[in-house]
Amino acid sequence: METKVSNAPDPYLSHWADAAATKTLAAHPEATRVTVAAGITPSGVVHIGNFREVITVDLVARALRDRGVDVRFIYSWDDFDVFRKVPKNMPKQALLAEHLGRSIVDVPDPYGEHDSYASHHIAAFEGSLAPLGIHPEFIRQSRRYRAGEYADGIRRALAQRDTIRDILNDARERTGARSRLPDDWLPLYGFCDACKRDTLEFTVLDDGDDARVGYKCTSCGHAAEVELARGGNIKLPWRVDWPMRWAAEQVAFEPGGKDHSSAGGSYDTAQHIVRDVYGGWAPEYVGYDFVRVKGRGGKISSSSGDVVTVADCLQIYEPEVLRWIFVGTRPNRELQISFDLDVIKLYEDYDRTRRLAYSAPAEGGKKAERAEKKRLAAQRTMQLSSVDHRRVEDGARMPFQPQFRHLSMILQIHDGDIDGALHYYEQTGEITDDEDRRLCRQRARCVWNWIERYAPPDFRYRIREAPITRALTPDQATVLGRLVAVLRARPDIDEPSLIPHMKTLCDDTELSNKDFFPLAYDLLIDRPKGPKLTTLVTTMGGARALALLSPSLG
RNA sequence: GGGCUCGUAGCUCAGUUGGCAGAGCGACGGACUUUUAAUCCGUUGGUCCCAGGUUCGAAUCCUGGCGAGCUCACCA
Repeated sequence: METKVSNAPDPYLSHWADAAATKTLAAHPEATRVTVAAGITPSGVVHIGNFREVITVDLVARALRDRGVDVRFIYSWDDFDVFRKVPKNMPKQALLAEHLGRSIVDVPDPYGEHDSYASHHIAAFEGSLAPLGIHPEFIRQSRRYRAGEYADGIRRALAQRDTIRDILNDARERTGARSRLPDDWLPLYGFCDACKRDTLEFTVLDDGDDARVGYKCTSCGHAAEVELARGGNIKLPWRVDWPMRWAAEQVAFEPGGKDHSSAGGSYDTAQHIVRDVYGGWAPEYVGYDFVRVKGRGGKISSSSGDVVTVADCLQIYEPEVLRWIFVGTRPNRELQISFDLDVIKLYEDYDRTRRLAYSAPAEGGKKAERAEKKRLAAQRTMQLSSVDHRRVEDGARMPFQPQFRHLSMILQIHDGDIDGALHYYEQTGEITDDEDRRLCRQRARCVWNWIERYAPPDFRYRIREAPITRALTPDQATVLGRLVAVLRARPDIDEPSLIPHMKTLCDDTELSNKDFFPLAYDLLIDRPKGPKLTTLVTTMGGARALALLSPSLG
C-alpha cells in the first residue's frame, strides 16, 4: 500500500501553512526534496507588502520541514527587469530619470552605497529578513540570465513561440481583451549592449541547438547577434519567464499577489506554458491579499512616495509580533499594519495568544475538547511566530514579557533609559533570568520607539527637569506637606509601603485624592494626569520627587 | 466583459473534512479606588445577507439573487 499524506493529520498541524504543505505534498508524493519559491522585483524600496510573499513561503517551508521533508527555499530577485518609473521617494531624480528603460541592475545607486540601484534595495531588504529568522537562498536573475543559464529556456520559448502566443491570445480572448499579439510576436525581451536600453527589435536567427538572435536598437542604432548559450542581455518577458523558472527549479509551491491570481492573469497563462512548452507542472499556489498601513500615511506603493519597510515595522514590532501578525492572518485576507494606538491592542492580542499557548491542557467534556483545540492552535501559532521555530512544550514556564502599556509607563519614568526599566522589573522579581531580560529589553526598544515617534501626545510625558512653584491653598499645602514628609523620612520608600500613606493623605481636609493628584502630576510631569502616582514616585525615586514637590511649600 | 474574495454580536473577526453559533474589544452591572483608554469579577448581546435545493441535520455543500471590495484584459 502506498503511504498517503495522512488522512487524519496531527491535530497540532492545523495552521493554514500546514494545509498548504499537505496540498504540496499531495501533488508531489514521490519527491524527496521540495522547492518552494518567492520572487520580487526590487524596482524601488522593498516594502512590507512584498514581505507577505516571503513570510508566506517561509511558513509553508516550516510546515513542510515539520513533516520531515527536505526543503529548498529560493528567493528570486527579479533584478533584470526594466526601470520603468522613478519612485518619488528617491534622491537624485534627474539622474535616475536618465536611466529609464535600462535594467535596474544597470541603474546606479542614487545613494552611492551599492553597485546598482537594484543592489541597494536588495541589500536593505535582505538585511531586515535575518532578524525574523528568514534565511532563503537568494538568486539574482540578472546573473542567471547573463551567464546563459537560461539559454535552453529561451530557446524552447522561441521554438514554440506560436504555442505561447496562442496561450496568451487565448487568455486575452477569454477575458474580453481587445488587443491580440501579432503573428510576428516574439517571447523576447532585452537590453542593448551599447546603450543598455530596452528598445530592441529582435529577429530569430536560429532556434535550434545553436540558438542565436539578432537585434537592432531603435535608440542608438546598435545591432548585434547574440548566442544564447553565451548569455548576455537577453531575457524572457515576465509571463514566459515565470513558468520557465518553475521548470528550471522544479518549484512545488509559490504564492502570488492577487494581481497575478485572476483568470487570464500571469499564473493562469504560466500554468499552460510550463506544461505545453516546458513539460513541467505549476507549483501549488496561494494568492495573497495586500497589506494596508494604518497610522502612517495610507498606501503602499514603491512608485509613489511613502512606503513602509520591514525595517520600519521592526522599530515598533518585535520580530515575533511582526511574524505573528502575518501568521495569524489567512493569506487571502487583507492585513493591516498599524502604527497608531492599535499597536497596543496588537501587542495585547499577541500576549493573550502567548498565555493561551503556555496554559495547562484542558481536560474532560466536550467543551474542554474545544478549548484544547484552541490551545494547540495557539501553540502552533506561537511556534510559527517564533524566530527559531521552537515549539511551546506543555508545562514549560512562560518567559516574562512586560505589558506594552505598563512598560511604556516605566520607560517614560526612566526617561527612556532601558537599563533603568530593566532594573525596575528585576526589583519587582518579574525578570528572573537572561531570557526574561532579553525579551524585556527587546520589547522596551520597540515601546520606546513607538512613544517617541507615533504615540499620541496624550500618551507622552517627561519628568520635569527643573522644579516649578505653584501657589497653594492651605489644604493643598497640608496634603502636599504630608506627602513630602513621608518622602523625607524615607526617600527610598517602596511602593507597597507608600500606598497606605496615600489613603490617609487627605484626612481632615476638604480635599480628596482626586482633587489633589492633578497638583502632584503638574509638579512632577507638567500634566494634569499621569501614571499611578505611587508607581511614579517610587520609580523615579523619593529624592528626585522631593526636589520637584517641595519648592511650592516655600 | 472575465475572474477572485468577502457578507456571522454594536465593532474587528474565529468557526479546517456538515453535528449544541464563539473570541477579543465595546456596552451594561458590580468590586477596587492605587487615575494615561488601570485592574478584577459578572451580565448582555446574533433572521450566520436573501431565496431555493441536497441532507436525519447546513453558518458550512449546490443553484440563483442582493450588497461590498479587489483584480485581469498594458508591463512586470
